[in-house]
This record gives sequence, C-alpha cells and structure tokens, in this order.
Amino acid sequence: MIISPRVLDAPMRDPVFTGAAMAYHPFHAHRPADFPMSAFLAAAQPSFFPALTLPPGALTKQIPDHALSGAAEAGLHPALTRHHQAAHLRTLKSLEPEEEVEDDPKVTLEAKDLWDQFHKIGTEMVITKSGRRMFPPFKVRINGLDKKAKYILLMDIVAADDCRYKFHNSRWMVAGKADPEMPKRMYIHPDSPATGEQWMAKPVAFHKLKLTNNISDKHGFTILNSMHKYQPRFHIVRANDILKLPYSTFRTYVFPETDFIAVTAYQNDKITQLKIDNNPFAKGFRDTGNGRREKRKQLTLPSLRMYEDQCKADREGGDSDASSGEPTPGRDASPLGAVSSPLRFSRLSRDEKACTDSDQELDPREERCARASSPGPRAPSSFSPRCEDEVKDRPSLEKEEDYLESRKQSDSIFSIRNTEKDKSENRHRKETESSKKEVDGGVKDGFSPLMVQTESPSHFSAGHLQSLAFSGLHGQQFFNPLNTGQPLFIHPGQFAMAPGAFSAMSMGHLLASVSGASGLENGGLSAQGTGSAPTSFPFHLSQHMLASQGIPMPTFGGIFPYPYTYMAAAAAAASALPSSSAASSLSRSPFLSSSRSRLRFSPYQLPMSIPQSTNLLTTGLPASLNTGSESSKSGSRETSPGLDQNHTSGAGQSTHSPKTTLKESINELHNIQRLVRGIQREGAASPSRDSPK
Amino acid sequence: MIISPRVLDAPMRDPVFTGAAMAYHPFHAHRPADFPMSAFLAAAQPSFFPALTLPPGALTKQIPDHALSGAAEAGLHPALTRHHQAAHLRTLKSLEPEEEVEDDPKVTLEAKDLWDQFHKIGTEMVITKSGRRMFPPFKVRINGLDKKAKYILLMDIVAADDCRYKFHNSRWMVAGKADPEMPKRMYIHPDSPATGEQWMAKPVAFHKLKLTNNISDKHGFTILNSMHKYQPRFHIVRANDILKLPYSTFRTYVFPETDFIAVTAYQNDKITQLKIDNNPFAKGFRDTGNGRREKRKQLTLPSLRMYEDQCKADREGGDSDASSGEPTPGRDASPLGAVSSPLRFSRLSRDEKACTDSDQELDPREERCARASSPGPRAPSSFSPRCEDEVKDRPSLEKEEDYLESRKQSDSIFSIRNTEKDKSENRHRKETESSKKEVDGGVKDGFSPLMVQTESPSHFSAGHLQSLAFSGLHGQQFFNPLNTGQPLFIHPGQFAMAPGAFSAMSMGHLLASVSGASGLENGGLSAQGTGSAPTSFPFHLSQHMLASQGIPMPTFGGIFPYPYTYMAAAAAAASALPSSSAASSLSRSPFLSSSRSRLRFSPYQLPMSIPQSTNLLTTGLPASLNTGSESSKSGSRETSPGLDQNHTSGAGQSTHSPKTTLKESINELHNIQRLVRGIQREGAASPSRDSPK
DNA sequence: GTCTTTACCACCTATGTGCCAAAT
DNA sequence: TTATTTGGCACATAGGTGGTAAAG
Repeated sequence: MIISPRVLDAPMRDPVFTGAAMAYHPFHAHRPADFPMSAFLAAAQPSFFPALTLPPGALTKQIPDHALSGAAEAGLHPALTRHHQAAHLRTLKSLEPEEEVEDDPKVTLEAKDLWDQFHKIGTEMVITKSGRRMFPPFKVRINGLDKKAKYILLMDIVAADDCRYKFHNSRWMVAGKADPEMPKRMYIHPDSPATGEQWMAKPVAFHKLKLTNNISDKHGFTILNSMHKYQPRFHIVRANDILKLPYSTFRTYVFPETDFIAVTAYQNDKITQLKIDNNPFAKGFRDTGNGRREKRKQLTLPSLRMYEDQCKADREGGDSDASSGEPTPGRDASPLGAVSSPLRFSRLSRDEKACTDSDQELDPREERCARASSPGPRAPSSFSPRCEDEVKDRPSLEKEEDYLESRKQSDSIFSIRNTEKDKSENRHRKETESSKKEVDGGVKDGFSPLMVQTESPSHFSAGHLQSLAFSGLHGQQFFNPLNTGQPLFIHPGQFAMAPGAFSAMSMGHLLASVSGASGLENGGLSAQGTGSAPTSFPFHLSQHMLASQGIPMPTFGGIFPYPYTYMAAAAAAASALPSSSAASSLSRSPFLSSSRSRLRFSPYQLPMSIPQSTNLLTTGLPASLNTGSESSKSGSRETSPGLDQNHTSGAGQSTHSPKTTLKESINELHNIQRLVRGIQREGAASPSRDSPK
Repeated sequence: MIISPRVLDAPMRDPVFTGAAMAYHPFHAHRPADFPMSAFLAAAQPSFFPALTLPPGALTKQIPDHALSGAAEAGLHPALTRHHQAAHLRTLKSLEPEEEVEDDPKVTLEAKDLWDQFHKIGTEMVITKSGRRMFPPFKVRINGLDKKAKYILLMDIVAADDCRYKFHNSRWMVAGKADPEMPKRMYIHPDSPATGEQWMAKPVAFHKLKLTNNISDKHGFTILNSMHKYQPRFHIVRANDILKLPYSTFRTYVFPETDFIAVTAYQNDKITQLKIDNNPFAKGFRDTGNGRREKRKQLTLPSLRMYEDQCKADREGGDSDASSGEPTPGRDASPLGAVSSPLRFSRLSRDEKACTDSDQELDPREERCARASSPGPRAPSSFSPRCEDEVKDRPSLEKEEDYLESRKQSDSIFSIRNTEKDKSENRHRKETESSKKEVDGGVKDGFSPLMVQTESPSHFSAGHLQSLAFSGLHGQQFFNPLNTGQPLFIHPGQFAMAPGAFSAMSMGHLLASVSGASGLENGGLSAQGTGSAPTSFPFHLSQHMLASQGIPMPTFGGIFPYPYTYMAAAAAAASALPSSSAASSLSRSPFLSSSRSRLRFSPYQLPMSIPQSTNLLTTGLPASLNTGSESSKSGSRETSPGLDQNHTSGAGQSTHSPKTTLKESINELHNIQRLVRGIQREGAASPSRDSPK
C-alpha cells in the first residue's frame, strides 16, 4: 500500500515566499563574535529569501558503468553520459515547444523506516563549522511528473518551532525561546533542471546538502542554530531554468519524520548508536568483535543497520547521488522505506511566546516536544505539536520504547493530529479557532493538500497564521503594517493566481536573497567582478548568489509508480527575520477542505517593503503585505495577469483554475508587483533593481 | 614575457567538423572481441561527430571556502556558491539582452614546464579499461574573453599522426601504420556554459577527462589506441547553451608539448619516475628513505616534483577542478608554467602511407619521431615532424639528456619547424608545396593563427590536406564522393560564414554522435525511457548522449592578463572513419599568411551524407561535402544566412567579416542545411529530425 | 618466444564519522 | 561548574597511482 505524501500546496500552486535575509542580525547576543562585518553586510542585503544553494563540486564522480547501459542498445553513441552534460541536454530539451502536460507528483521519502527509527528516538543532526551532512540522507522518490517537462527540485530546512531545546534527563525539552534565525538558504538539487522522466527514474538524494553552525559560512551550507528543532522540506518546481524559478509554482512536501534537532555534539546515545550502526562512515565505531572504540556502550537497539545494507545492495543501482562519499541507500532501502509517508504533518506554533521563557521548565510534558509529529498509519490524529510549552495532547512518553509503540499506531499518510494547542498562535492575529477547525475538517482521503503559508520567523510551524488563512482576512492582510519593522509577507499561492506576478516577485526576492554568497566552485570569484547580470535578473542575481554543496548523481534508473495523491503547492522560499512577530499570511488551497488543521507548515516569508521606497528589498519597513487564506474561504481564485504562463500548468491539480476571483487581492498584488518591478517578461526575468546594497 | 598560444582559427572562426562516428568499425581486426554488438550499433548510429562528454559525477566536491570569499564583502548573501548553481546563474545571465562584445581569447597552458619535462622525454599516458586520467593534467588559463558572454569550453584528443609506435632500445619509434581510430569524443568542460569572466577567473582544468582503451566504453571516456601518439586540443566556443554549439564558432588551441603516446603500461622508466615524482597519487612509489617499492631505480632526474608542490600551494587557491582526486596545480604551478606556449605546432603527415609499413624499421632516425614538436623559444624551426618515416631534419638524439639540451634552445612561442618532409602528405591531393610555403611565410609575431582543417582520419596532422586548403578547391570539395563510403567532410570555417547553417549542421552531427552513451550520473537510466527530446534537438539528442567524466571546479579566482595574441578558430568536432583516404578540406584564415607550413592540425572531420537520403546521419554515402580552404585563397568570405547570429561575434579576430563571398558554397550549405533541417530558430534549436536510427 | 594487456595489490589523496580532550 | 563548542584523531569510503605477475 502506498502512502500519499503530504504536500503543501497553494490553491494555484503559487509559491510562498517569506523574508529570509536579515533573519539573523549580527548584533544579536548569539555568537556575535562569530559574525564578521562581511557577514553582516550580507545579511543587510535586501535578500529576503533564503539563498539558493547547489552542490558545488558535485560533479566529481563518474557515472557507474551500468548506469550508462542501455544507451548503446538504444542505438545511441556510447559517448557523453555524465551528469552535467545530461543537464545540458535537459536544458536543450526545454527549448522544445512546450506543451503543458498535467502532472501529478507523488513524493515518497526514501528509507522512511530508517528515518522513523531516528525520529522515534529524537533525531539529532550534528552541525559543524566545516559542514556536516545529514545522516539519514534526505532522499525522495518522485512519481507523477510530466516526463517531458523540466523540473527544478529544491530542499530547505526551516525551524520547526521557535524554541530552544536542551537534552536533560535523557530527553529533549524546551529550554526557552529560539535564538535568532540563521540566514535561510534554499538548496537546489544539482541536477536541476531535469526532466520529470529523469527525476522519476531514481530516488533523488540531497545528501550533498551540508549543515553548519557557522553563521558566516561561504559554502552555501545550510546554517542552523544548535539545540533548535528543524524540519527539512522538499520542493518541486516546474521550470526549465533557474531563471524561471521566480515565476514558477512551488509544490512543497514535508515529511514529519525527518525533523531533527541540530546539535554540535550528540546528546542522546541512542542516536549516536543508530548513526554508528547505519552510517558506513562511522563503521569504525561499531563494536565488531574487536573491541571498537570506547563510549558506545552497546546502547540498546540492535540497530538493524538496514540502511547500510541497503546502501551496499544498491550501490550499483545508480542513485541520484552517486557522488563520492554518500553511500546512498538504494531505492529499496527497505520494503517500506521506499514508500515513505509524507504526512501533512503537524507543526506548529512558532508563537513568539510559546517557548519564550520556558527555559527552566524541564517539565516532563515538554520533553516530548522535540519528538512529536509522526507518520501514523492514516491515523488522522497522529500529528503532534512541536515545541510549545503547552504540549497538552502530547503524551509524555518517558521511554522511547513506549513512545515507539504509540507511534506504530499511526502510519496512515494523512493522519493529522489536531493538537488543539495553538492557542498562542493567534496571538498576533485575531484569527479564531474556527479556521483551525476548518482545516481539521477533512483528513480522510489519502491526499490532503497542505497549505503553505508565510510566517515572519519562517518557522516550520505557522499555527498562528493558520487561523489567519482561514479567517478570510486575506484581503486585509495585504499591506498590513508589521509590528516591528519586519518584512511583510506575501503568499502568492494564497491568491490562487497562476504563477505570475506574485510568484515572480516572490521568487525574485528569493533569488535576490541568494545573491549573497558565491562564486563558482572554481574558486574565489570576487563578487564585484563576477557578479553578473544585474540587468537581466531581478534583484541583482549574481553568480555569487549560488552555492552548491556537492552534487549527487542525477536521478535515473527505474520508474516508481506510486499512486500517491499529492498536493500542488505553494512555494516556499524566503527568509525570516529573527523571531519577531510580523505579519504573516496563510494560503489555503481549495482542497484544503480535506486538509487538517495543522497541515500548513510555515514556508519562508516573503518580506515586502512598503511602496514608499520602490525598493522592496529594504527590510524592516512598516508596511507589509500578507497573503491570507483564500481558497477554502473565498472559494474563488484569481490569477494574476499571467507573468509566466508556462508555469501555470504545473501540477495536475484539480483546482487548476487560475484567473478566478478575489479581484481586490489581485489589484494589490499588482501594486506590489509594480513595486518589485522588473517582472514584465513572461518567463524571463526582467531587469529589476539589484539589491540596494 | 608572455608567449602567445597557437590558435587554430578559421578565417571566420567557423567550426571545423569532421566525421567522428564510424571512426571505428566493429569488424576491424583490432580487438574485435572487445567490441560488443551494442557498441557496434552505437557506432552505426548516425553519429558522425565525436561524442560530447562532460564530467559526470563532477559535482562532487565543495568549493573551497576562500573561493567564495568576496561574496560577503560584495554585500552579497553568503549563500549558494557552488559550481552547478553558478552555472545556472550563468545561464540566467545569458538570457539578458546579449550585446556582442569583441573578445580576444588568449590561452596559456598551465604547468607548462611540467609538460615540457614530460615532453622532452616523450610523454606517455596510461590508458586502462576503467579509464585513467592524464597526468600532467590538461589545464589552461584563459584571458581576453568577453566577461559577460558565455562560453563552452571543450577538449578532445586527436591522433597526432597515423603511425603506430613501439618503444625499442629506450626510444620510441614508428612501428607501422596506425590502427583504426577509435570513436572520437568531445569532452565538454563540466562548468560549461559559463561566462568569460568565470572562465578567466582561474585556470580551467580538464582533469576529469579519462582515457581508456575500452572501445565499448560507456562512460564517455576518451578512447585511444595504445602505442599511438595523440594530441590534446582545447576549444573555446562562444555559446550560451550546448544547444547552440552546432551554430557556434570553435576556436581551437593546440599545445604541442601536451602530445603523448598512449600506453597500457609505461615504457620509459623516466616517464614513470617523472609521474611518480609529480603525481600526488603516486607518492607511494617514491623512494622516500623508507625503501619504497621496487622497480624505480632512482632513474635520473631529481624530478623536481614541482608540480606536486604547486598543487599543495594552491590547493586553497580554488582551481577550476576542485573536484576530488585531482590535486590541481595552482595557477602558479611554476613561474613559467603559468605561461605555456601554445605553439602552432607541427604536425603532420598522417599520410596513409607515411608510417604504413615501417614496422620493421628501428631506424634511429625515427626514434625521435615520437618526440618532435616542441615549444622552442621563438625559434621558428623548433617544430619537428611527428610520425613520418622520413624524419629527416630530426636529429636522432640517442640520449634524452642530449635531446633535452637541444630542446632548451627552443622556447619561443612561435618557433615553427618546417620539417620539409611532408612530401607524402600531398599524395592524396594534388596540392603543391606552394601552399605549404605560404603557410610557412610569417612565423614572426607572437601570434600565428593556425588553420583548422578537416581530414578523413581526423588525425592531428593533416599535412596533406593543407595543400588542399590552399589549392582553392574548396568549392569543389563539396559533395565530393568519398572513396570508400566514408563520410564527407564539412568545414564550416572554410566558408567564413557566420556560425550559421553549416556550423549548425555540423554540431548537429556532433551532438548526434553524442547520443550514444549515457544516462546521468544518477545511475542507470535506460536509453529507451530516458531518451529524450527528440523533437527539439536535431538528430535525436538524448540525454544519453552526454557523459561527463567528473567535474573540476568552475574557473574562478584571479584574472590572468596575459597579452597573448591568439587565433580564433575553426571548430573541431567530428569523427573520422578508420584511416582511409577521403575527401578532406582545409580552411585557411587570412592570418594564415603568418602561419607556418605545418601549422595546421587536423580537426575532426564532418561527415556529410548525401542529399539522396534526407538523413545526413547515414554514413558511408557516396556524396560528401568538404570544406575547402577559403580565406587565403578566395580572400572573400560569406556568411551563411545567419542561423545563429549571436555567435558570429565570437573571437576578437581581425578577420571578422562574415557574409563575404563564396556564394556557391553557401548555396550548398543551405542545401545541406535543409537536409539537416530543424535549424531554423536562431540560437535555439528547432526540432529537426532525430537521428534516423 | 616477444610484446602488450589485464587484474590485483599496496599506497596515496580526499573526505565523511563519531570520539575525545580542550577550549569557550 | 555546567553546558556547548572546537579541533584533532582514528577509522571508514571512494577513488587515483604504479608495480607486479599472469594472462593474451
């Protein structure tokens, strides 16, 4: 039985953008010393979106021989068969007359069982100055794409809540409010863009993505705060070129079982042991007869080591990440592993106060905060709250064993747990619980579109915004002044408009934010000289903006016909200012009726500067634009005057009706669009202002 | 003092294409057993051009931290800074309104001194079934490009002559006629396309290119014949997309000091020692006190080990090949190394009979055949013949020492040796020596454009074709029936037409040939399913066609202002049928007057199928189209009705006058173009027939 | 028999891991 | 002190080298 992944999808699949730059400000108490002026300047940049990162030296490995097999048989010349070149070809293909074909992406998490094992215990990911990979590698199988269409796959990691954690008494518990967020970075899969056929051929791995705690990282690694909880997200964008990303629809998928707490040193021995048992690179620490290293006291779990075995098994299978280093688990990582259940997943409450001062708690109720959301077997109530101090409905399982048991109950894909504890969420907005309930409404079918919404702190959990989304205040959301000079949020998806104006703008921002670091792998290309095509891409998108972290192999191999129902989706790229209350919006797709309450996750925010300064990139402006819920509420949708029409067909969503209603919102969007400027050409980016910096 | 690289440049910088596919036929006596049917089918494909190969898993490595420095300072977001993503950005830039800016590429070989050390002794490159890198890594520094324009950099390795060699009495000597050529493959630098600024930022390394003797290689490695001499070539193409390669101008650069003899096992101990001393991966064989391995009897040369030291030094410098494995020598590999002298270089005589039966010679006169061309210090006579039995003017130096000494004399960039022994060259054509002399004419200034010409066997040396080029038979060359069902050759450059019709067609072929092997790095994508956008790219360009061999880091870092004068150039991609006499043509640029006799090297040939079958991809057709010399002879040029106008500005050549004369040729070109079809859109490839296969 | 090719090996580089002690 | 973070370490994987002996 296949589980339907939870997809965060805006009604019209419009991307959701949130401000990213400025998310961390150099003067915050947190590691100020480690924040050089250069970094500050970068942060000061009008980069409201997470930086786009791509595997840099990823092109290191060779394609396994067998990977190329078939070419000759096909009568093809046994010639160039490598990743990079393949990408070029893909690009070439994109030049063909494009015929929009409906797609209906189904995404499943690879090695789900391994992830579950970690999740049960409370996944921890080490973050180091030099960058560390995620161990259970984030890998997904995709199905339902338009074979001929080209897609860009991305991944980012957002805060799961706004709490800081501590490992006390063998369990994680909230230890106060989250530290200022780090600059958001969007990691673009190195094989992007590639055809749907290519992406579906084999699991797509993101193991090149690296985590770091170095706020001034120049590699494009994902910067995280230690002792904070994060949620990885996966995005599918139908676009031929990264250039088009701004005008494209983002379909976001979240796998609750992949959340984790970033640490600089493992806290839970069980996690350590699980890592050692499954990560080939940690073999040296296994107690294989010959008294291996100390420490590891044979902690629990026979640690199946299933992952590694799988790696071995399909090492030849050609993974999408054949690059050196990562022994990727084959698509058959495990019988079930192959079919991950991308639940809509809980989330939640990154209410500024939720975790704020619970620094001294140690309350047993909270210990489970760190480990809540789970992939329950269709149990509509398997979702659990994250951080919040008030993890009321969360049974505090003292023993992981117990917890595991309880978790086994929930395996259904769409099981959503209405934790009913997001009371604090609405604090900033006057949204009512009604909206929440509305969301909880239809958690039945194996496919529940998850709403994408923007949130100031860009936490994963946007519980408080949720209400907003359903409150129908969307129209009012626009240009709502922010509390504290925070950027306004724009959620294109909320307007159900085709990936046009708003989307374009949003991505423009996103890319703009990306303009921070870079230089090709080649080396030190100074920003000045290298910089780039300021005139062609909005917000001065320079090559420096892009950093890759290594490239896994392209996705090939077999086709995975998983009958998932998915949700098209809202985009999700943006940065958030340091956790502060800001206007946030939530978009809701028409399908949302089948979604559950906590189904929305907080995508990045899209900060909008007030019209006063034509420069939208200026952060901290009083005026903000929030995208409110739209679909479920208004039921009407409107497409913005298509800026990028070729992206509208994206998902095979049934809701597919751009240009419907919500005219006022559109007008506002247009205004915003005007401000953003430079988004005139359909598909191509028109020269917009570079980042004012 | 900077040395001007020798550039092979067609008058109008038109690419030179030669037939590549079918170059090896499965039924040849040579290793027939190792030629599976699949390979045969591939060969049978209408791939007349060398397969395009790109580093596959190249995206493995991370960009050195420092490489990204500057981004933050520039106010950019310290985000994505990786190779792949950078490439995407480059692509984005390309979408900007393109303004043709004159460029004047200067190319210098990196680590020239190291190459010289090997060259003096007689470079040997091991080729293995699994693929072996070249040791002195082929790396160049580029200057003079249009910073904003995008370029595709390529490399290929062509036969230096048509002789087979043997190492006898401690020296290489001709041992008969060359074996059938292997399928030609063009290796596209994985960072392609990238802006001129990016390419110039740091040396561009091609260390991911691998050599193999496995005729059925599916990795896209360059297939060579053991005991044969080869000459690596470097090509610069101004194009935004690989798709445009067919319509673009190729500027080819040859560095004589990089030629080598392919071997399966080292023959000359001195080479072995030099490799051990300089290749970091061979450190284990160095006799560092602790009695290292046997064999190495401390053979001569303290073997400076300068290369490795350099590698260490600039490991941090961010090379264009930061990918794992290759410890690239920094840009400062050596004081002089950085400034290689890409001499026009000799060449020569791949006359079918030249080396044909000299299998029993052992004549001391020939021993030096293997090591002739050298980078002499502007000594116009430093060029030496390659293979030919009649290496008359080549002093047979019994001792390498002596040879080295003699070589030290020649360091000038443009020293060209008129060996005056290409008598046999003109055998096939009735060209007179006059043309040869004309070439020898001006070897004075530090910049001598080298002619690119097509030759049936696609050997590096095309001496016999040279005469043809100047004979003014170009017009007649078109559609000349081939002797033995060999493909016809088309040399767009000869027509001085802007990279339009012909070029397009040519590259179409080239890419078509590429369609053989592949699958992305991701793994086993079967040709069938993956295949690709047959409708968009002429000749069925599938992703399988492209294979990369690993990706070095993008080129960044500093800018190298080397005042080289170079030559724009003829393209060079194609396959050659097994050495057989076929119609060949030679293009000559107006500058050729300053070139020397043996300055031309043989680029690949561009096979043209006769019009009878609309399918140009059919090999062995009686009708062929050869491009004859054009510039020097006719002095008039004509541009084909621009198919791809944006490529015309390419080089900063003075000869830059597309659309001049030679109308008839153009008409023919149009006809051919028509046949090729699908080349209607300027820049973008229009859907043309897929390879009829 | 000679010459060339192949497979396998030990020895390198490069980099991913968790451990541990020292630093913060 | 306690809680985290840092850098160096030994041990993995992945892959580049030439040597060597055995195979063509």
